[in-house]
Amino acid sequence: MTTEPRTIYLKNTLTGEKQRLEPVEPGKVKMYACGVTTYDYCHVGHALQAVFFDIIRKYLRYAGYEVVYVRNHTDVDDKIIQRAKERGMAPDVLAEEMVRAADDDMALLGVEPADFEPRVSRMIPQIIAMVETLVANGSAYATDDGDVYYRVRNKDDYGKLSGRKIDELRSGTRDLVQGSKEFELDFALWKHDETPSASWPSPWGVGRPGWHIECSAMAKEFLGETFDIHGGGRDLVFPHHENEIAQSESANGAEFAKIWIHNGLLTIEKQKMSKSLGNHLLIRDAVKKWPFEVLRLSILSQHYSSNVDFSETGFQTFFKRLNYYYDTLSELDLAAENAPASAESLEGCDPADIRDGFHAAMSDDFNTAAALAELNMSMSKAREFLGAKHDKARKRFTARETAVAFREVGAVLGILQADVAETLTMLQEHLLPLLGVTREEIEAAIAGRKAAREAKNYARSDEIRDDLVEKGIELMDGRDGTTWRVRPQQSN
RNA sequence: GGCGGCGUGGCCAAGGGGUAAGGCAAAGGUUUGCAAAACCUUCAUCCCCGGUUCAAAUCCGGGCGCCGCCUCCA
Repeated sequence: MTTEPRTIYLKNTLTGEKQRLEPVEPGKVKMYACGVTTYDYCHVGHALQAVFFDIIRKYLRYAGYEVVYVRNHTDVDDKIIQRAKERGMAPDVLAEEMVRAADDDMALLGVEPADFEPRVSRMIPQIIAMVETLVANGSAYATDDGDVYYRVRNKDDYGKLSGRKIDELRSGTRDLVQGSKEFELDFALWKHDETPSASWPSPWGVGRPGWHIECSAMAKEFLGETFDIHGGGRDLVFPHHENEIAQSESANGAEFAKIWIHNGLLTIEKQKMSKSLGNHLLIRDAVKKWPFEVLRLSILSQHYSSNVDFSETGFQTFFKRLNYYYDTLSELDLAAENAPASAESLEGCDPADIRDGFHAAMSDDFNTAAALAELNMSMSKAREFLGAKHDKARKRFTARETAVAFREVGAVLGILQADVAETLTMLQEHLLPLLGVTREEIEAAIAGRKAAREAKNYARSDEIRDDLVEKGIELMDGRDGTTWRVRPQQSN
């Protein structure tokens, strides 16, 4: 049984317009996203980009497409060589360490590995072949220094992605060192360099690839000359993506990526993240403080094309939301116990609405913010359903189907997949160390309060509760005793 | 200087010609020893000024403010 993939619209940086996704090969989407340069641990900005493309890939699959996703590791680069020198190690050793760290960090965020994760160091023959093609057809030239440059002026539509013109680029730039280049804007395809473990023999002597050529070679290797979607951070539009297009199209004589998508950048408390501001946040540090699903929700809460802001109040909000989501799942699971394998009919709540709302939002340029709004409304309806009276068997069946739909949609967003009870406990305890309170202390206080309540000494029991609230712990008296949780909102 | 984006309730954030999704906070209610949680209810005319239109937050022009890129960057 094959069903038609869902129609998807997305905004193309190349044209500035929203257009329908029509894969070169019907039903199969080939996409490429620029990965990280492995000279240091990944920061949350990398997380934003990785999570976003992870979701696109998962959504495309959910929408019925076969997806081939390539995400590279740039493991040969100036910065790697520089950093390795500082640390007194070989570049390839540093790169290897950081590639692994990057994989670990992405896994912490629930980012699934791409189908192909090529590295520059393992693509040298393909890169050299592409540079040779460019030299042979006059799109590039070698210099006496052993460098090879791309001839920007030979491409009439150079600048089409970023909306720039060669003349404007010239006048707008200062201190352009021409060196042995024919023209100041020509960029390097191959650089003469003899650093051990970061250089290779080539027709132009020993050296290494320039910055942009790797992606062109990798895309061609795994996706072909023309493919469907290419993306990355907005900051890569120029010069990186612009140059990729130029060199690929010159080498292949074919259109490169059909649709370009770019995510906004990440700010922290509305400030650009930078080491000098001291707000540089690594993924591995971020997940210590906030569960990865909170991080994902923060990213999802804004449309990908906007800049995403990470803020303490934002995290608190999503922390609370996450608790609400899992709490709802917990209630649904409880209501679904002993559900019949199949039921005559649903009642009070239709899981199809959850999927429909989700698709409506996501198929329109991956509008995760709208998808989250749909999820919120669906959750709200589910809770209403749980509180209402229904035929028992049908209610159990409906609860189960509803939970299935939530988990299904959550899987696409990379949330709501964990064990419910464990997650609820984890959320409770996650912030404890920051509050300086232990579980034992809380439980002891609850026991003391219980005794006071039984003695109807409410003044004392309230005092105990207020004391805990002061520390950031909320108590909830339920039918089966008192439970507690960390109060997400610290102030206001 | 060039190119691009943005300005929506106290805060965050969708929408983008037909009369404002969602979340946080807040207020009232149900519940509770009192609370909390949950549930119900309430809460905006979209930076300013012009214009186009039967109709504009949405289109056009002009302001003001913010941001990104043009140099390594996800």
